Amino acid sequence: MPELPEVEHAARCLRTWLEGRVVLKAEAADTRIFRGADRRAFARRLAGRRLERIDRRGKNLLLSFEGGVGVWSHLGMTGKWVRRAPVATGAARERAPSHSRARLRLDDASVLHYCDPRLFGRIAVHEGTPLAELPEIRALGPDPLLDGIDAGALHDKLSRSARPIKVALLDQAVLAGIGNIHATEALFRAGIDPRRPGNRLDRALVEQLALAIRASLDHAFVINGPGEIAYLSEGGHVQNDFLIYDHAGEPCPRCGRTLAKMTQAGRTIAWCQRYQT
DNA sequence: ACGGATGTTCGCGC
DNA sequence: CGCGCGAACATCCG
Repeated sequence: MPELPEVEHAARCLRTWLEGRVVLKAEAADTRIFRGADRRAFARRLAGRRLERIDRRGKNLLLSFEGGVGVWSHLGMTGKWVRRAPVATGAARERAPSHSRARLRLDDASVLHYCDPRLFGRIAVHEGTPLAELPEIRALGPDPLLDGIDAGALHDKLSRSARPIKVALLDQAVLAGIGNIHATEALFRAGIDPRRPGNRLDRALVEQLALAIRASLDHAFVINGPGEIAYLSEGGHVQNDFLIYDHAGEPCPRCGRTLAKMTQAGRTIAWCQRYQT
């Protein structure tokens, strides 16, 4: 599920659910979502703690609890946080959502489940160090929503490597939060051939690309109105409202030519061989 | 039934 | 050292 807009949506949901709440109990199944001692730390260090704040950097969720305990959550490919509302007294106990890998029982009797069928996500627990200062967070490039996209800075960064622009856009150190969908969409919107070396985009074209990235991300938020993302709805249905992502073989929305498909860095991309140059 | 999927990391070869 | 490639992870969906 998760690129920047979905993770932003998850952050907003978690803020609503966890605002002012205290964790009564934290539980975690033994999966590779947790590495090293993180599973035990998750279960042991969170009980009794009140949420302080939730931040998002790129695709990373940062949950800060009082007492300097932080939970870092990355959704991988199929991770999501799901809330189970309190069950009425006497009512049948609600079934846990499928693939629940970790749970936070809160003081309003709700339960937040971290669900992740493919186990590509990660959860880690940190004490003492503010999450934003972790090396993996510091290594992230600017976040398009939090920091905006500075075309000059992006041009500088892209000029340092000849790798294809599509590959550069997937690098979280270039921009934090762009994934395969929005890289595909933004390159189409900007009319750029995904194979073009990043260091051969001139400043004006990078400006165009920056606007295209922003437009592509904004579109995901606009689908269902402000703050709502259709394909993240509770029912879990995916609304494919993308211009060309997953539309290879269909006509280009701009010129009608059949959209091509290729693989770069192990990821597939749809693109228009006439319109993107 | 088979192929591919929104992400990241690691090992290998050049 | 840098880069590119493929595999790996585990499950679901069309």
